[in-house]
Amino acid sequence: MDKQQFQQDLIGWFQKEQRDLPWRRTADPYQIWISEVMLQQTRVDTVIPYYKRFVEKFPTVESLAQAEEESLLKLWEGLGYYSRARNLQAGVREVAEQYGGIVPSTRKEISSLKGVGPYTAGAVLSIAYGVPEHAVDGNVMRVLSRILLIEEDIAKPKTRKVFEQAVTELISHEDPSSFNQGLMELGALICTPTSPKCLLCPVRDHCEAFHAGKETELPVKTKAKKNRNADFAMVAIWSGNKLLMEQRPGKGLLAGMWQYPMLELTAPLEADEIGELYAEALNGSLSDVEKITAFKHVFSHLTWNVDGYLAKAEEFTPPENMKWVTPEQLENLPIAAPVQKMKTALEQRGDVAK
DNA sequence: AACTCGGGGGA
DNA sequence: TCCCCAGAGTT
Repeated sequence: MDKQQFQQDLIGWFQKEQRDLPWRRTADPYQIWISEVMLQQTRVDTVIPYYKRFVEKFPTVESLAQAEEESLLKLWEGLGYYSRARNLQAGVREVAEQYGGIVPSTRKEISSLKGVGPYTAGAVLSIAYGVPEHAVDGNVMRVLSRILLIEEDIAKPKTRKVFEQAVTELISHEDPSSFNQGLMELGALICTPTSPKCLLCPVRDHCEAFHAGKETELPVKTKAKKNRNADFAMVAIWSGNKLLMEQRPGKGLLAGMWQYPMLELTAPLEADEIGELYAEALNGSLSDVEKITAFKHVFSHLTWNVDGYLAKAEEFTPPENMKWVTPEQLENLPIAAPVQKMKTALEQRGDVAK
């Protein structure tokens, strides 16, 4: 491996072929940090609109530090992994209070911020500050497993260290940003998981896997185990022009997000039985219970099978984690994708109010 | 080291 | 279907 030549080929290609992405138009470490958090386990095309809205509404450390959690989650709605948003704000508040609003530029300091792990630390340091630090994500492991013919299982946690060491040895000290981004851009555009475009690859000559004809056998990755199932009833309960909404607990799946009141079902039930079940849980009675939809929502580790119902009630004092809202107020509550599916079913049915 | 945590796009 | 995505926190 001619390290010098590899760096030059990679960086030269990146500077010529890189995509025009919103976060590549800023040098602000705060905004680059935002992009890196959003990009965790999330595709570029998905992130773009979220990133634009986010930096428009919260352009500075101060603005995000002062934001209400509900408006923060509303901006994050649909992007998933909602703890990222809360951790980001916690980290930003630390920067505001402990670092005078300046994102720190050493690995030790930036890694101490909430939500900033080994990858994000290296990404912000190299891209925003030009520090030659490794930033190893899934792309980098795939690309380097091929280039260096590394056959260790990339699903194992400790394997990441092997790649961090490799990057530390290979990284350009003249342009760490282009080097790290070049590896990731190569993974996204050329050195893809299936059918890599080796004939278009700018570093093909340096690639041991291509040389050995093993590019499709790498990386080695053991399979993830499959997920569980759970059944739920979700009921839109109207009282006059108000809907009953429930906030999920502050920890765990979809923490803090809002939903139509849900109950986990241990056995399949009829519509009239749903009414009794909720009456017990809510300490208020339902009428006109009607099933309006059924759908499945797949999370990475779990699948929800949801039956959606419509019902009426006399307004009653709800439990602590619930409140009555008008349709207008509902628009300001952060809801996750499965709840959005129910909301869409309601709207398409035409039962907007009453 | 294993598990949790979202959602969507592409093969 | 299954994979995988610019991963991090918790246990």
